[in-house]
Amino acid sequence: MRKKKNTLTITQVAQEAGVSVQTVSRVMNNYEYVADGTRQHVQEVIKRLGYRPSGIARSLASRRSYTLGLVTSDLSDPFFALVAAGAEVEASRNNYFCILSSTERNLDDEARYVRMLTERFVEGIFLARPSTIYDDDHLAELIANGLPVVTTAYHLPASNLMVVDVDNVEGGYQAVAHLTRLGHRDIAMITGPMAYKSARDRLEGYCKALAEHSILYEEARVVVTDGWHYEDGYNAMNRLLLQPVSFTALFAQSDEMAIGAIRALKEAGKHVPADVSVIGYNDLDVSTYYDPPLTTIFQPKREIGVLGVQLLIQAIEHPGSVKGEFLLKTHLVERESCRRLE
Amino acid sequence: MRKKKNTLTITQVAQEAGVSVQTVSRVMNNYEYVADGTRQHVQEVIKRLGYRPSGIARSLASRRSYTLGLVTSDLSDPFFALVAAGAEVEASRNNYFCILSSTERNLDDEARYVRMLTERFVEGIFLARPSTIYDDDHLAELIANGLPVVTTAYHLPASNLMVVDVDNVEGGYQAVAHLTRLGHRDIAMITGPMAYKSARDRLEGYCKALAEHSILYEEARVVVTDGWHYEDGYNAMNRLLLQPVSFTALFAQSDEMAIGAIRALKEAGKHVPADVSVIGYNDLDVSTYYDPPLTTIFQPKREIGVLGVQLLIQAIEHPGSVKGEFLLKTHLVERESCRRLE
DNA sequence: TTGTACGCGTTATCAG
DNA sequence: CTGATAACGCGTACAA
Repeated sequence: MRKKKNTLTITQVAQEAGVSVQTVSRVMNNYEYVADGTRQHVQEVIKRLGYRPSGIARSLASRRSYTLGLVTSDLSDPFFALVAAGAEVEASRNNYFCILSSTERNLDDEARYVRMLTERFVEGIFLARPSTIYDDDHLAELIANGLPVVTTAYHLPASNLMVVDVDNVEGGYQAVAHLTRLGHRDIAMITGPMAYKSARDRLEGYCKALAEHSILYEEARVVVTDGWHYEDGYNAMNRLLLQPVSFTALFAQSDEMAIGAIRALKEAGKHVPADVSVIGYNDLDVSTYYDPPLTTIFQPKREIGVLGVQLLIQAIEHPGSVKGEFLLKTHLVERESCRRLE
Repeated sequence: MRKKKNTLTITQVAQEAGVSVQTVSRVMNNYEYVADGTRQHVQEVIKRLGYRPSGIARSLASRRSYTLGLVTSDLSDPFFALVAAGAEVEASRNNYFCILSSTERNLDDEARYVRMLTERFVEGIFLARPSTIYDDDHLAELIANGLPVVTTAYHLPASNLMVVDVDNVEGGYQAVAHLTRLGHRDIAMITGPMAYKSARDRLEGYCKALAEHSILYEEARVVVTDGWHYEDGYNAMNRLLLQPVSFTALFAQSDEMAIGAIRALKEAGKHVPADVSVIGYNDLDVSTYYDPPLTTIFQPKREIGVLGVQLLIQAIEHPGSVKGEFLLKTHLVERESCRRLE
């Protein structure tokens, strides 16, 4: 469909104001070297006519789009929703736009999206999604292409690839160290799928904390799930209860899984924290109001989005000035789901 | 910063292929009237050179951007996060892009965003946010301007303004009717702020259900909150417990508030549903795993996003072909937080 | 079926 | 300080 559009162009403003288009352009862009009188007059005409420049024409001429691609795996995951929220706010604060692309369905889509985004106007891409094993040819292609890319949970040496994430090794360590501090030694764990870097990192933190206290790693105490959700934690706990091992504490790698696990424990007649102490990971809103209020590891979610966009913009406006990996710190949030072992 | 960019233009492809730019353009856009041989040859050259057209130049020439503005109040609200997710997926399915704008901080921002969006490339705007009382001059301006607009929870007669939302009157009715069906007559309610249309609509549904059973509306049984969150429900329940009224059931206008209220009830030594039956609204993921599992009213969240974008695209591609209000239906999800009154 | 020439609305260049 | 004029990269009548 052919849009008639508000065909009010810079040329008409120039005519109406009796100046050249260039002068109008200069006024629009707050250039120096334009007489105060001229400026005011032009501004007045712009206002009177209600002139709005075309961002597209502007982009074409200036070769700048001020647009970022925000590729997120799934907004239904509160973690990524908050990362996205942080990213958008920071972008907007810097007068950038965010084009949203969720790759919910399958990761092959990501390649398609990224291609469409670059065909379009994007000056940089923020990949906010968990890292699993997947085809990253398109990522390599982008990077080779020189487009600044910020990603969570990934590794690939390249000058214009930046990683921003949570320090999950440290986070896992904090969780388990808290448990050991409370006197626990038989500590079970429900992990996310091993395809996820975050799951492997938290596992590493778990092992590190155990090692520090000379606690043997007991495979039967660790259950790997297919996902990170309530039902995964619920099912995992039911499996765990079948194992011929005892445990006085549980580290669930997500608050969702912690809650699912607690539900399974309750159904099995076990009390939290009386019989089993449970610590989660992420710090959801609901965790404060769960029964019992969930002790957990807080992750700075919005901050990831904010920092990611800051890095991206920095890389766009000053190529080569930033690179590397940026890990944000987690911290313990004590509530009532863990107790000291007498 | 001046980007060198992949200055691989259609002209170069044309030269390389020994044809005119127009032929390349025709091939790119799958036009008819191109000899098969020519088409294949051009396609081969395009592939070999790795040519990607510039979306910006394309937009400028064709006056189409295939971009939608997605204005959402706050991605940290799971409701709107899911609406946004649905919207994005549907947009992408139709080869449209979504520019994300969250107006988290204050509603004045919305005007600014909307202005920036239109200055830019947006062909339509989807306002996915609760309706409160706010300055809607910019909305009226947009509509007057002829830009298709879809919004949730709002009313304004205009040919190119479409509303897509949940039928909250019916939803509120379903919740309370369920309670009366179980024999309850003393039904308390915790509502969201009255500035929200959704809160007022659910209140209307509440009143309707009461009226049907000749139950008197008792003001002391209704608590209005400042928000929709866990703590609001928690505080509201504590206030309610101070009132000189009894109640055997509670309708909380959001699952978050229901959960907060249950927590307050527990702290007050009351059991759910033994002492008080509680029904929520929305059906969060966590509600299934709460203790007790929460009976609630399900809202089709993603569907709102999907439908909103469908309407928007329809309005863009066939102006005037759609208009009006589209209300999606809620339904009851029975779990364990309500019991039959003996 | 293919090519030419112009337009889209703005910024950049370079004189003046 | 200001103004022509040339890009920017592609779509589109119109002509061939």
